Amino acid sequence: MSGAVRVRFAPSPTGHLHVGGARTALFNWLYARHHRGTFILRIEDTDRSRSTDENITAILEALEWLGLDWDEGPPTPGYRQTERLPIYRDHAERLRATGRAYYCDCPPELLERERRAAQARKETFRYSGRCRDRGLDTGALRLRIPDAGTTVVNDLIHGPVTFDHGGLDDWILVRTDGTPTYNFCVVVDDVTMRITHVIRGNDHLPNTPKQILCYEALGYPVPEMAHVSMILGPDRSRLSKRHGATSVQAFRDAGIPADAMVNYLARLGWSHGDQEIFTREELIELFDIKDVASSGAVFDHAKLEWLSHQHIKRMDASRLAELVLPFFPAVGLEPPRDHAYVARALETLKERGKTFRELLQVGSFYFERPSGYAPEAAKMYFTEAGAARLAAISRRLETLPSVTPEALESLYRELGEELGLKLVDLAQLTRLALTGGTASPPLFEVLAVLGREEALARLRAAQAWIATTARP
RNA sequence: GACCCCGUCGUCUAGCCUGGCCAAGGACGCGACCCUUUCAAGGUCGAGAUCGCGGGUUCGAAUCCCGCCGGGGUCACCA
Repeated sequence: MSGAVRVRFAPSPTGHLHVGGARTALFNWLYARHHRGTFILRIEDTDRSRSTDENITAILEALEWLGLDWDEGPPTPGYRQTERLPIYRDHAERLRATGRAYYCDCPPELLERERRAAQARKETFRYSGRCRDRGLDTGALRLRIPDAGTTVVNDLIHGPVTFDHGGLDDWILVRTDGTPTYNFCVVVDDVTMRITHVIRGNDHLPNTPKQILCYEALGYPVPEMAHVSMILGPDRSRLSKRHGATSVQAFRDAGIPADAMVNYLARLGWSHGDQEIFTREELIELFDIKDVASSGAVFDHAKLEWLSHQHIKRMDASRLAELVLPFFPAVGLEPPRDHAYVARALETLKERGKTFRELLQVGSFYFERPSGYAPEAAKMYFTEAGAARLAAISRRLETLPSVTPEALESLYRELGEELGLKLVDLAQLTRLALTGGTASPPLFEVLAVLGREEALARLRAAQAWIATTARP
């Protein structure tokens, strides 16, 4: 198929996967999936000093967690720039042979002086071209750029962007030591991997005319270009660590569902009418790069958490239990063995926690007995009268035929009537005994989930606590 | 500094191409009320944008044109 879409995400492994990078990866992935094309992952590791295998692993893990699976890329060899050096060499040689590139041996000090001079004249630095026609056969290899004219980037998001050649210089393709530069590698890689659409960060837009000229020098067609805007911090500068957590991993560890993260990242800059909540399938179905906004977007934690909550609420309890399981140790709880129990507990917790972590924090009492009681509430409810009421509740609970929320509610309503008490008083009293606090999911559901035995044990423990602590 | 991008409620955005349906719609957040065994969730209502500013074109401009201002990004033998 000649029209098949081929896109790529090309992170440089100099750190963890940043949310901005994740969004770029997502847009590429969505575009590929929407068009039934190919999503390629390529590692730009030519900066050996800052690239590490640990970072590569972390990036791959983050992409896997987000569910952005790639059709081509690691661990298959050939998708790391350091493995592709001969390819760059061949292309460099072709450009040199055709005269589109030439060697330059200008010493760095000289260039530095010229750069400063240009700045003093308030101009963009542009290499003088001194070595253009010296016919050197060593040094740094530079691309010959036409003196006059313009190059226009036909961006899918920004529309046509015109650059004057006067502002472009004969940039370096290959360094004196023989290593290729990033801009050259990108072009050669995109060409040889037959990339049809380059979707990348806005920060690359100024490099694009140089690259287009390189494509042309090589005699290759220029792929479609789409420059996605940057993700901003609250101060509207590019989002960075100084704005707080920015690595995808941090959001995973905070207990944000991957689907919610994907939903949020997609909505940051892209929209489809008034819809806010999207499943992965809907995103694939509806996404189009043309609908991506051209302006920068501030990262909003509150909205991410809201979306996280929305996704959690819609999640099947059993699936939710699976995803929550790894978070037990993180909140200091023993991971339970009974999956069905966790699912039942979670079903009552869904509305009350925005992240997996919060779910467990809010519902920790399901997994451990209260280690104490909220002091203010204990003062109010854990009185001698309270103890008597707990005893009465216990007696009835012991003989309740089936511990269902409905049966429990009748039990409480009847008892309340007999004792001349409002439901809320008995409920709060019990809640305190069962959970140690005054806020929880609906009491009768909590009771039903905990089960008769566990509930009775906690009611007994509360009575004992009152006996030893409360004053007459 | 030069070049490039961007500029609608605090934030994400719809609308802009194909002027009038926009005295600008939705969402997050915020406030109030309702519901209610607590906490949430949910529902209803509300505050919140003279569409960066100034000119122009037009019967009519958020939408078209020009100028300006503000913010950001890029300017390496880094990626």
